[in-house]
Amino acid sequence: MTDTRERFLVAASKAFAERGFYGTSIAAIAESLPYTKQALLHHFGSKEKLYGEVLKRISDRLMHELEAAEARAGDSASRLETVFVEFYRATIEHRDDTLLLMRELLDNRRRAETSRTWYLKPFLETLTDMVERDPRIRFRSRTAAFAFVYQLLGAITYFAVSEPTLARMYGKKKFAVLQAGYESELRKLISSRLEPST
Amino acid sequence: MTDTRERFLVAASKAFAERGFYGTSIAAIAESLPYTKQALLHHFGSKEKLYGEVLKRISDRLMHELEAAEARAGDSASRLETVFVEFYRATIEHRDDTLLLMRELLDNRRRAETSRTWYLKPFLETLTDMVERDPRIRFRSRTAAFAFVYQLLGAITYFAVSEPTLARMYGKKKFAVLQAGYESELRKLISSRLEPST
DNA sequence: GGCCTCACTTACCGTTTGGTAAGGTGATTT
DNA sequence: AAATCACCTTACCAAACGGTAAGTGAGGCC
Repeated sequence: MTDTRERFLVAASKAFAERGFYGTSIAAIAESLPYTKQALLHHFGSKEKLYGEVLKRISDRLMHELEAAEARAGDSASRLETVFVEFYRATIEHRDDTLLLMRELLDNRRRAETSRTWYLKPFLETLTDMVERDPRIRFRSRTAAFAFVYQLLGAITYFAVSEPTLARMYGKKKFAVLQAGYESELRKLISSRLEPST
Repeated sequence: MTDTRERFLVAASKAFAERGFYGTSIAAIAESLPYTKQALLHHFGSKEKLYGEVLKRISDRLMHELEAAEARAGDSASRLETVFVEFYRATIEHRDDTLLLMRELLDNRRRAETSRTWYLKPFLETLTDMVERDPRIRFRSRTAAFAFVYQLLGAITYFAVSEPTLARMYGKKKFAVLQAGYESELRKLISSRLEPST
């Protein structure tokens, strides 16, 4: 059955997200399921390969969801707001994946000989295209539009990743309020940039 | 001499930033200097304590620079833009520290029994105060102002941390252009939110 | 029944890890 | 002159690491 493989991937995702690549031992992953470390090695060959598969799963989901969000947003006036807010929701919903991708961003200066980094590229390009096509503003260059995209991704991802810290810092209740309001604040950030006053 | 201690702290900062806590061995740190691992243990007692001191150094610098930036910004109209842009510059200049703090953000759900997280709190509060005091806009709540602060920190930090990835993805030249323009795009993001059109 | 493949286990291995114990050396104190 | 101290070394260790080797047992296939 590929069921076992699947369970390994889920467990590995969580473990890598929580403790990072080096902080996670394959034995620990296996023992979170009723298997031995060698069962894991049997399915994936090595720790690196397992990690690669975990990463691939995430980037596949990401692209899939972006396409879906783009389709859902249609041609409405607040198309961009919709897409980014949906991305925000997905980011919160799959917080573990977000953590892992952030870690990958930090680690890949070392471990990324390969093209693993590139999973983000089509994602970024698609979003930049959308920003450039928005009728409310004309960015002075594609680079500027790209910068805007990156600012939004940063605002989204950084916040999502800060959850445990902020929740501890301000208490769960206050954090819940903050998180509830963050979505609309995000919408405002986008629309006020796209409809400049001057 | 405390000179050796200092050298250890600098080397440890860099190593932890590049490879993370688990990815870095104290032996590797020591061997990047003409010392043995036990010299390091002599000065710091344990790996955890060394890590703690590294973190403390960074948060001290951060607070110090925020105070300085606040003083320099004075009461000018674009006070906020100035402070955040200065923070952005410091973030880029000390990219290693930024990487390390981001890692800490990811790790601390596990390792943060202590109050290590709190170094950020006065920093965030001070910035939120400044946002609330800006005459150009009246946020509907302190939470909303705080969200805005966090959006900007995210936009800044995430971009800074993405440097190696983006540089590889688009080439050094294109990235240099992007980075050069990012500062003014940041300024626009801030001012357009503070001077809303509707 | 013989055979092969798949999923998984036990046994083992070399290396690296953080940390301890003990000692040496040169400068400072008493 | 003896003792103390800070600073650093060599020697060592148990535990954990990723990975290899060699199986075991069940199911399908001819």
